[in-house]
Amino acid sequence: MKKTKLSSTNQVNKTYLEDVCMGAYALGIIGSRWKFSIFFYLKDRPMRFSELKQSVQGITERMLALNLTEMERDKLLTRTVFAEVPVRVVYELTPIGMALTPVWDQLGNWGMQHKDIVSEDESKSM
Amino acid sequence: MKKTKLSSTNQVNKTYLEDVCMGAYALGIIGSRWKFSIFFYLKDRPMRFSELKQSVQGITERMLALNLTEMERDKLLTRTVFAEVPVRVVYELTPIGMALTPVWDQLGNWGMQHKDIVSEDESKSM
DNA sequence: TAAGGAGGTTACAAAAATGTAAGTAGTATG
DNA sequence: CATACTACTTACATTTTTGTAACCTCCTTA
Repeated sequence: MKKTKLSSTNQVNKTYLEDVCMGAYALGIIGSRWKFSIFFYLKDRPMRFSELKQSVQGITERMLALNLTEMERDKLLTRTVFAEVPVRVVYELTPIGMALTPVWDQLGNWGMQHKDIVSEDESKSM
Repeated sequence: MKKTKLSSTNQVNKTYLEDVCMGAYALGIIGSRWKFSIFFYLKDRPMRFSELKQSVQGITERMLALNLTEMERDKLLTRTVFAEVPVRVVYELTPIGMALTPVWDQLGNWGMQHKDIVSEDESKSM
């Protein structure tokens, strides 16, 4: 799927870190640009490709397809094809994908705290 | 600090997502390669540059300095210079930096669950 | 004067992630 | 046969991240 150069120092470092450190491993799976947004919509209900395309503001078909493929490979979601005409493809979170909910929540809470602190500091220094 | 092209679609998308979505915002701050490792060592005690360099397997001076600068800018840690000879520079997590501990923990736990599921599936299919 | 340690910085190169635009496959309907 | 629809895929360009290696500064001690 990917054309990664396995021998690059970059890749060796990445693999090593993800091997010794579960946090790095998790980030390797969920850390890319659009995955949070895709997850955000799918957690409420299964959705088809075109629905996601419309929901996830600014995403291109290429990035959506790419991320969905990776998420399927990583077992965050399942892909079901309904042989209708035109074809209907539905994406749905798996249990381990759903299990991300509290993780995302906590990450978001920390983000909010952080944003508050940073903006307080900024207003003080004015 | 960064030479980002603010007008690039890439940057516009990133900014937009981090604006509407606290999870993406948090990932923008903690999501890069070495930050987890740096955090991992600093959470136990303040450390100096050379100690971190030795502890964080495989990191180069450049990447260490770069990440520490970003983490200081983002208020995850403080940098204290002791005017000794040779100079001693100590990095220490801030409260909001420390507040990442449960976030990393949960992320790591999810990672472990995920790894288990994936390796189960692999052994089944053999 | 030279060498050495701590803590970097700089210019450059390689690799990876993201974006753009056009094309594809299968099936139906006019 | 042409068009339309969904769900992609492909070739290519741009942007960003990460790595390599050499250099720098401030002191101090030999």
